[in-house]
Amino acid sequence: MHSPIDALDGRLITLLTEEPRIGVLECSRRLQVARGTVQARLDRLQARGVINGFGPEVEPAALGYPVTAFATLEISQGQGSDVRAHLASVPEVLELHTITGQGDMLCRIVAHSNADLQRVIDRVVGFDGIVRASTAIALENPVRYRVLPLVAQAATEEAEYPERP
Amino acid sequence: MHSPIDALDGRLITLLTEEPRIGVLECSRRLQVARGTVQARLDRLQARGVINGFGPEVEPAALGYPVTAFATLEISQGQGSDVRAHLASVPEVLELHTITGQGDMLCRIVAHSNADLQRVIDRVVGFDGIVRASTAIALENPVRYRVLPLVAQAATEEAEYPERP
DNA sequence: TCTTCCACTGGGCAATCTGTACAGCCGCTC
DNA sequence: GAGCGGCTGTACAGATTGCCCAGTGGAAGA
Repeated sequence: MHSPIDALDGRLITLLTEEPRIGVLECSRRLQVARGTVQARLDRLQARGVINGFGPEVEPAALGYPVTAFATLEISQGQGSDVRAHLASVPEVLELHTITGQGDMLCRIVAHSNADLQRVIDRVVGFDGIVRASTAIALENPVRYRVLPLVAQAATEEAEYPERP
Repeated sequence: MHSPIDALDGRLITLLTEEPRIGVLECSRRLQVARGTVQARLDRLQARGVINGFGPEVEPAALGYPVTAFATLEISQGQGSDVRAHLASVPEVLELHTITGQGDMLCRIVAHSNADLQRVIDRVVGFDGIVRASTAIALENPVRYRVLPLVAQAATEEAEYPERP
C-alpha cells in the first residue's frame, strides 16, 4: 500500500481550497503541470475518497442560526438506533457521533438564539431512550474547521513514511 | 430585514449540494429558471455569506487519519489566547471552540490510530495553561456533518416568519 | 540487462459553458 | 404614475471541458 497523497496532490488540494473557483486548466498553469495530470490526479483523489466533492459550504449563522452548541447525551441500553433515527430527523442536529467516556453520544446543534436553543434541546432530548443530556454552548470559534494543515502534514509524511498500516 | 433565504435559494443550494459538478447552466435547466437568475442568486448567496465557497471536501480518514476524538480542555485563567495559538499550530486539531460549562474549550482532533492519538493528545495538552483535558474517542458517526435539512428548514420558515430578530 | 507498466507531457478537436450585456416584463413602493 | 429591483430570453466572443493520441522517462519485475 502506498501513501495517501503525495506532494503534488497536496499542492492541488491546497490550491483548490484557497481558490475554489478556478478550473482544471488554471490549476495546471499554477502547478506547472500538464492539464491531463491535474485531471487524472483529481479523478484519483475522488476515486480514493480523499476528496468527497465540491459542495457549497453553507454558513449556518448566515442562515439565521448563529448559536452553536454541543450536547452530550446518555442513552439507555439498547435504544441506540432509535435515538440515532430521532436525532437524524432534527434539522438543527448538524452532526452526531457516538463516543467513549461518560456520555454515549455527542451532537452538534444550532439555533436561532439562546432562547431558541431551548426549543431545539427540548426537541433533541424529548425522546425515550435519552437518559440525560448536558449541553455546552459554543462561544467563540478560534479555529474553524480546517483540513489544510493536515493535508500538508500528510503530503510531507509521504516522504518519511512510505507506508503506514 | 428580510429572511435569509427563500425557496429558490433553498432549491439551488440543495441541488448544488447533491450534484456539485453541474454548472450554472445545468442548474437553470433543473430549476426551470433563467440562467441569469441562477447566476444572480449564487452571487448574492456568496455576497451575503450564506455560501462560503466550493472548496474540496477532504476526508481525513482517507488521508490516513481514521481516528477522531473530542478533547475538552480546562484552561488556566488568562492563558486563553496563548492556548489558542498553540492549538492552531497543531495540524491534527481540526476545529476549536470555546464553550460554556465545566470545560473551557472543545476541540476536534484526528490521529492515525488509537496509539497515535496518544501522541496527538500529548502534543495538544503539552502546553502551559492547559490544566486538564478529557478526551472522548468518536466511535461511529451516525450523522455526518450536514446542512441540507437546515437549509430546507430556513427556506420554509421564510414563508412563516418573514422576519426574525 | 531487458521488458513492461504507469504516469506525465504536449498537442489537437468538437462541444459546451462562462461572463457579460441587452431589452422587455412584472410586481411593489413611493 | 414613475422608479426600482428581480426575472426572462436572447446573443456573442472567449475560455474551458472532455476526450483522444503519440512520445518520453522512471520504476518495478523477469
